[in-house]
Amino acid sequence: MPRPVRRPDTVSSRDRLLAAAAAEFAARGFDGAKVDRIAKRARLNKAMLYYHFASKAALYREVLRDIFGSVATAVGRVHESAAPPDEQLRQFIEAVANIAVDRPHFPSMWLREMAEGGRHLDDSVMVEMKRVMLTLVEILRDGATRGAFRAANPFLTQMGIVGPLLLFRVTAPIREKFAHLSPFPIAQLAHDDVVEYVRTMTLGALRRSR
Amino acid sequence: MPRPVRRPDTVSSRDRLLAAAAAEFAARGFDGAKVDRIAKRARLNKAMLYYHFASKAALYREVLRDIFGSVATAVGRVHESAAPPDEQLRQFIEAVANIAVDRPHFPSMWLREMAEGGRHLDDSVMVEMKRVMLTLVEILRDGATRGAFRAANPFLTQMGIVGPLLLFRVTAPIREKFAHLSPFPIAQLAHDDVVEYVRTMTLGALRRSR
DNA sequence: GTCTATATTTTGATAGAC
DNA sequence: GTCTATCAAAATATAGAC
Repeated sequence: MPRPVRRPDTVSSRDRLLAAAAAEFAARGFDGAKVDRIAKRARLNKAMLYYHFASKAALYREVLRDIFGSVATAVGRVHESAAPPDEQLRQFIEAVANIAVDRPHFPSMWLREMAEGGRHLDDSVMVEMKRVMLTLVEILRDGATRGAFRAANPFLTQMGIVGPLLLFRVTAPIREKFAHLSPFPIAQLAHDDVVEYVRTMTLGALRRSR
Repeated sequence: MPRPVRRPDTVSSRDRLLAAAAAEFAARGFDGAKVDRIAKRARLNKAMLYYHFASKAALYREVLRDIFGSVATAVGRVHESAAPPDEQLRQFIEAVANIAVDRPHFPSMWLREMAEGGRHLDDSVMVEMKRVMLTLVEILRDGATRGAFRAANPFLTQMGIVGPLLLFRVTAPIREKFAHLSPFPIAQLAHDDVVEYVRTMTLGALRRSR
């Protein structure tokens, strides 16, 4: 039973708050985000925010769980296919890259949360992160079993994938600053270039014979 | 003329503030950091902080410039050697990895600053970032000229190197949480493993024949 | 569900003595 | 250079009417 499609101005106030919060938290971080600004972005006021959510922290966790849930679901689908391991790994990388486009607040929020040492990660969010890691663990295990990959630490592989992908999304304004810097010899970067590069790096690092 | 070595309690109050600020900003970010807490960590009070620095923002920029300056100097030394390009790239990666150990607040601050879109990056900090990028640009250019590397976007290469390295340092507490998670099949990660992995990935991605 | 006050706390910054 | 005391401005959260 599909959820009814709504016009933007009929989106529930709760959903508007969630969307506004994601934008604000991504742009400013937890402490930098202000509840007044979130409410304003949602065309509401503080009181409504506290009507729907217990606190700023609770709202933040809700946003995190939502975003990580999407990631977990997207990469989870990859492992359901019967494709060979190296193809599944390609799709895993693409899934992460695509989510970063579909949910533009995800890269910043994830990077910030890492820098915070996971201070706001409660159990419900950890469950989603665990789903992502387990998918990768299984892809790597299948690959190693079938002789396609050498044994590799999944965290290392994960950091090698998400590190560059997230940094790419998030550094756009900084790369702009460089572009304006007198003659700085660096071409533009496109989404596909980055995905291709991460693929090459990751599969290269997992190659058996070297 | 070397700077005299001082006992910890004779370090100037200004230096104590800088050190305390780095720790606080790394742990909490710009907005999460509190000037009272910085002063306390430095065994001083707010008034002294404002005696030495014009504002919280000015102090933050000072810390950033200091840290990025160290990075720029460290990687700059790499390109002064007459080593072949692939060896220089190895050393570039090691230099970044070592700085992340020597200056433990650097990974978190850099990642946060990226997530902020470089909102606090003034010219003096950009100069240091530019020095780092230019070093990499030259190593890659030499490598391409001599036929050791294929042509590559330096930003992409940079993100492929610093992404995993910074994430590794910063995710230690989160990886701990996973370790405690019932039976999660992931071995410990050591500094050298990560450096080795990043080396393999990066050199693999730049290999000419494939 | 939605809003306008308002209470309360925190926090960046300063005055002014020593 | 160092401190205590204090100001003034946010900012989180709530009361209570509609």
